[in-house]
Amino acid sequence: MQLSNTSQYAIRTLTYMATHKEVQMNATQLSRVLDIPYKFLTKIMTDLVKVDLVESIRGREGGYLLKKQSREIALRDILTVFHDGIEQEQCILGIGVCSSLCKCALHDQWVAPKQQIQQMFEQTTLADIAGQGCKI
Amino acid sequence: MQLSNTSQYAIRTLTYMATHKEVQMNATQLSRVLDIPYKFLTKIMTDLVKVDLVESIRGREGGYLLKKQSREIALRDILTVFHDGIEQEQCILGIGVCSSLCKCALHDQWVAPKQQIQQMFEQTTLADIAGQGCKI
DNA sequence: TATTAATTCTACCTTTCAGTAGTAATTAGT
DNA sequence: ACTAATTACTACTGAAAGGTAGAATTAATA
Repeated sequence: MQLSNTSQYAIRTLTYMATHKEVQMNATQLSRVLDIPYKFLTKIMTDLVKVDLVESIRGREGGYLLKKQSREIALRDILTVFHDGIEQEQCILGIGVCSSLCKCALHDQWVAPKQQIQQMFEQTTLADIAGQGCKI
Repeated sequence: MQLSNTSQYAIRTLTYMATHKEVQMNATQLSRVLDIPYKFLTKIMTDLVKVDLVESIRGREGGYLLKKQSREIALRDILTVFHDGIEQEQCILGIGVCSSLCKCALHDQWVAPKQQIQQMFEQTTLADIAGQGCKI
């Protein structure tokens, strides 16, 4: 019941980039500052480039840039790239899908917490969390 | 961001047993009714026996029984057996632990949803969900 | 006591996630 | 044109989760 390593790395990286919008970062710098394995980071960044959340500049003096305003990027946008987060109809007990017609035993208790998590991931943008906290 | 298969199976099995307290079930029956691989189910049940949530009766005419009243078994009790659920201080971004002294960028947004999930898993017992829903 | 139906134990296989290695492609600067 | 610095691609390795196989153990019943 937690985010995958990949999602955590992605959120941390984009958040860090959002707090330093002006400067263009490259993979080596990000890897060092955030203590994320270099090769793993570049793999993740490539995925983020493909879905147009990040722009990559190849070659010498290259690096990465956010492709949208940080307030335009919600955490949910990042999580869906890696099939993480919580899907609307996904049953918490893993029995197919839960709808109002047919639900699992735990469905009613799960509705409220699920809603709150989903809302949090949808409403929270990089702008909201950039620069917050004392850990990177 | 979801429960492990093991946790899901465990909750479903114990919930089913709670709704049929009178009768003693064996692994073959549970496996068929709940559509859980037999060998996997028995492995899970053995773990639940070890932590005293379930009583096993070995040999012919054997099977499994809940060892406590269903209202005495919270979902949290089951999840902790398989190291699932949400730990109190575990950082959602995976950067060590989050405390009031030093927290991650997402900490503040995460507090409320986390609290609600934890409460749900602590307060919901097998008695609450036994017989609910239309899926087993 | 022998049989049979059940749980338990040990070991293995398979799939997915996490992480690594090497090379190709791209581009700025000289 | 060449070099150095950078991202992208392909393929591999290691660890954990999910799942399977077979034999050992237990106990009721005939």
